[in-house]
Amino acid sequence: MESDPKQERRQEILRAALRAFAEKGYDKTTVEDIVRISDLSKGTLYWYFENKQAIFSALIQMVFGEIWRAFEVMLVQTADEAPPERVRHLLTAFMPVMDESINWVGLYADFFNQAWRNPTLRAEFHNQYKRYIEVLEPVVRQGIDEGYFRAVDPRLTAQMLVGALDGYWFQQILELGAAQPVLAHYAETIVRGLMKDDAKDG
Amino acid sequence: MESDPKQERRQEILRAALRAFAEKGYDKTTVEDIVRISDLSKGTLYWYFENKQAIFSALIQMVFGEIWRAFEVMLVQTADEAPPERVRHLLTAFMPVMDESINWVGLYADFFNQAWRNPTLRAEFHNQYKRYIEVLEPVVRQGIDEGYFRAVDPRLTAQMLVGALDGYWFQQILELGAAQPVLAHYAETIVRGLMKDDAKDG
Amino acid sequence: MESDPKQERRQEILRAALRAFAEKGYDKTTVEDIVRISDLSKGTLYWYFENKQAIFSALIQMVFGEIWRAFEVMLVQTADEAPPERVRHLLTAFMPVMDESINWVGLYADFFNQAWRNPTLRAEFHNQYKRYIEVLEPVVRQGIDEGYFRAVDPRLTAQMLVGALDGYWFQQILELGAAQPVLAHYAETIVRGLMKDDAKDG
Amino acid sequence: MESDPKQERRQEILRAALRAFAEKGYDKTTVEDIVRISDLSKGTLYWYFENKQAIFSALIQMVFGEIWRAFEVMLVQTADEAPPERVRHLLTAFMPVMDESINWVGLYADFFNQAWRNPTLRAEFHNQYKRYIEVLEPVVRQGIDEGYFRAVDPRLTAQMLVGALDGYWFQQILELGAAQPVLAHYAETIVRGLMKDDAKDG
DNA sequence: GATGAATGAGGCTTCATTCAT
DNA sequence: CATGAATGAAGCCTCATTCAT
Repeated sequence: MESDPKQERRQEILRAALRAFAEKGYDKTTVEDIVRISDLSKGTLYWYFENKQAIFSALIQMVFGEIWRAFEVMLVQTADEAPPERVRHLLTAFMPVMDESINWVGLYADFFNQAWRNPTLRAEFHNQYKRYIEVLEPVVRQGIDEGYFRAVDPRLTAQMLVGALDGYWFQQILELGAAQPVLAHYAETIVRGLMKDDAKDG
Repeated sequence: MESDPKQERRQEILRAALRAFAEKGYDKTTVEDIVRISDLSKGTLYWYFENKQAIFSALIQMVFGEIWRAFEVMLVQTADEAPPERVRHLLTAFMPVMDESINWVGLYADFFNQAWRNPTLRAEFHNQYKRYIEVLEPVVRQGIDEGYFRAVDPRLTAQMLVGALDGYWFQQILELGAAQPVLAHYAETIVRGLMKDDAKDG
Repeated sequence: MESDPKQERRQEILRAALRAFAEKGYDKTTVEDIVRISDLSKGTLYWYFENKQAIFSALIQMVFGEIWRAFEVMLVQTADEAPPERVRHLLTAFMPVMDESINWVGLYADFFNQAWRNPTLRAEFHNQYKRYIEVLEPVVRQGIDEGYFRAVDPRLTAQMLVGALDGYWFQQILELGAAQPVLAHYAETIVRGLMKDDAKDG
Repeated sequence: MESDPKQERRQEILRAALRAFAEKGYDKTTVEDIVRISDLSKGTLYWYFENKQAIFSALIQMVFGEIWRAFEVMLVQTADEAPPERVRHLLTAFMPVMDESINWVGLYADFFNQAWRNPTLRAEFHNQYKRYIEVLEPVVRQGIDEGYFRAVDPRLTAQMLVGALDGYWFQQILELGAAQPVLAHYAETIVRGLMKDDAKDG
C-alpha cells in the first residue's frame, strides 16, 4: 500500500511541505517554497493536490495520526496498570512527542489558527480531542469504580486532563523545551487531586 | 488623558483592527479591511502606525494589558484568603475573561502564531507569562509555609498552574464556550493535588 | 528687496530644497524631506510655492543665475584681453563653479533630465545656452577680425566652445573632481586649434 | 543563439521598456506602462527580471554595448590612418550614433542621473569612459611619437577628447539634432590644436 | 499666515493557480 | 505524468496635495 507510486509522490510533497510550513508558517510559505524543497515542479504539485490548503490539511491528518499512534502504543503498554498510575503515564506520554517532534510542533499553532475560523477544520480538531477524551473517560471511570478516585464527573475530568496538555505544548513551543518537568509535575499533581483521601497511601 | 485626540485616533484604528483581525486573522486581514471598518483613510492609518504589523503589536499590548488588569483586581480581592482558596479563585478569575472577551480571544491564536517565530514577540510573550508566574509563586510558597501545601517546587508549580490555562483557553476558542466548567474542575482538582493530606479536612 | 519677508521665506525653502534635491534627486525627494530640512510645515511650503515642481523650477533659475553672474564677472575682468587669451580665461572660468558648487552640481543632471522632456523647461535651457553663445560669438568674431583666429564660423564655434563644457561638467560629477585639468587642457587646445598658423607665435 | 526563447522574451521586455523609459523617463514610467507596451503580463515581467531597476540596468548594458560596438567598427576601419585623421574620424564616429539612436539617446540622461548617486552604476559608467579613453590614449601617443602632435599628456588628452562628446550629446538631445555640425567642428579644431606647428602643412 | 492631520490614487511586487508543450 | 512559463488579482505602502483649525 505504501509502495503505491502515487502515494509516494504525495509523501514526498508532504515532507517538503512539512519543512516549509514548520519553518515559515502557512501564510508565509509559498507554493514555490514547497516546490523548491521537494525538487519537484509546480505542475506536479498541483497534480497531486488540489491546492495549497489541501496540502496543509493532509499534513494535519498526518501529524494528528502520528501523535495518536504514539498514544495508542502507550495505551496498550499501560493496559495492566491501576488507573492512577495509568493516567499519569498517559499524560506524560506526550513528553517524547513534544520533544522529538520539535520540527512539526510549530505547525500546531498554525493548525489551531486555521481551525478556529474554519468550520470543517474545527470539526476535525474536535474529533481529535474527542478521541483522547473518549479513551481517557473510561480509565477515569474505572478509577472511580475501583475506589481510587473521588466521584468526579468522568467526562469532565477527561476533558480537564487533555485540555491542559495543549497549554504545556504551547509553553514548550515558546520556551523551546522547558515544559517537560512542568508536564510531569502536572500529571503527578492532577492525579493526586483526583484521588480519594484514603486511597492515597494504598 | 484619554481625551488626547492623537490617542483617540489610535484607539479608533485599534478598535477597527481588533474587529478585522479577530474575524479573519492577521494574514487574511487586509489593510483595506481595517480602513473600511474604521471609516478612515489608508493614509491616516499609516500616519498613526508604521505598518500593519505595528497595529497588530499595539493590539497585543492592549489585550495583554486588559487581561492582566483583570487579574490584578482579583489579586487584590483575594488578598486575605488562605492560599488554597486563593489559588482556586485566581485560576477561575480567567473565566469571565474567556467569556467576555470572546471577541478578541480569537486574536490569541494569532498572537501565538506570530510570537513563536518572532524573537521579539516571543520575548514579549515570555514576559507576560512571567508576570503571572511571579505573582503565583509566592502564593504557592506561602501555602507551603503555612502548612496547606506539600513541599512542592513553588516556581515549577506556578508554571504548571498558569500553563494549563492556555490549554483551556484554546478549548474555549475551539468549542466556543464549553471550557468554563472544565477550568473550574481543574482549579478544584489541581489545588487538591497540591494539598497536604492532613490539611484536606482542615 | 531681499529683506522682504515673503522673499526670505521662499529663500529658506529653496535652501532646504536644494539640499534635499541635491542629495536624493528630484523624484526621490519627498515634500516631507524638504519640510524636515527647512523646519517649516507642509502647509507653509504650499503657501509659498504652487507645488513641488515649482520649487524645482525656482531652483533652476537660482542656480543658472549664480553661474551666469560668475561668468559675467569674468567677462568684465577679461574685457581688455586679446581674444585667444580671453576665450581661454572664459572657458576656465567654470572651474571654480564646478568646484565650489559641488553641492548643487548634482542638480544639473536632474535639471537636464527634466528639461529634455518638458518643452517649457527645454526652452529655458535653450535660453541659458544662448546667453553664453551670444556673448562668446562676438569674442570669436573679434578674434578673426583682429587676425588671431582662422576664418571659422563664429556662431558654430561659440556653440562648440560652450557645448563641451557640459561634458566636462558631467565628468566632474561622476569622477568627483577630476575634470579640472581636463578642462584646462581643453581650453588650451581648442584655442590653439582656432589660431591662424602664423599668429601662434605672436 | 538569439533564438533562445528565454532571451527572446527578455528582449521583448527590454524593447518595450526602452520605449517606455525613453518617452517618460525612469521614475515616471510605471511597470504597468511597460506591461502595456509589451503586451505581456506583470507576472511575466517579474519572471524575467528581478524588479524595475533590473530592467533599467539591463537596458544600460544594452545601449552601452551598441555604442561601443559601433565605435569598435570605426576603430578597425581607421586602423591604417595617420593619427590626426584617425582621431578626427573616431570623434565624428559618434555622429550617426547620435542620430540613429535618437530613440534611446534620451535614456542617457536617465542613466546619468541614476549613476551619479549610485556607486555601482557610477563604477559602471566609469568603466565605459575608461574603455574609450584607453583606446584613444595610444592613438594620441602614436601621434606624438610620429611627430604629428605636440608633446601633450596622452591620457589627459584622451580624457579631453572623450569628455567633450557627452556635452555635444546633451546638446543633441536638447536641440534635437543640431549638434552634428558642432561635433564636426570640434573634431577639426581640437585635432588642429593638438598638432605640432610645423606638422600642419605636412 | 502657519500647522499638521487627513486623503486616496497609484506604485511596486508577490504568489496561487493554470495550461500549452 | 511532468514541466515551468504565464497570468493578473490583490496586497502593502508612499506621497503630493488639501484644508479645518
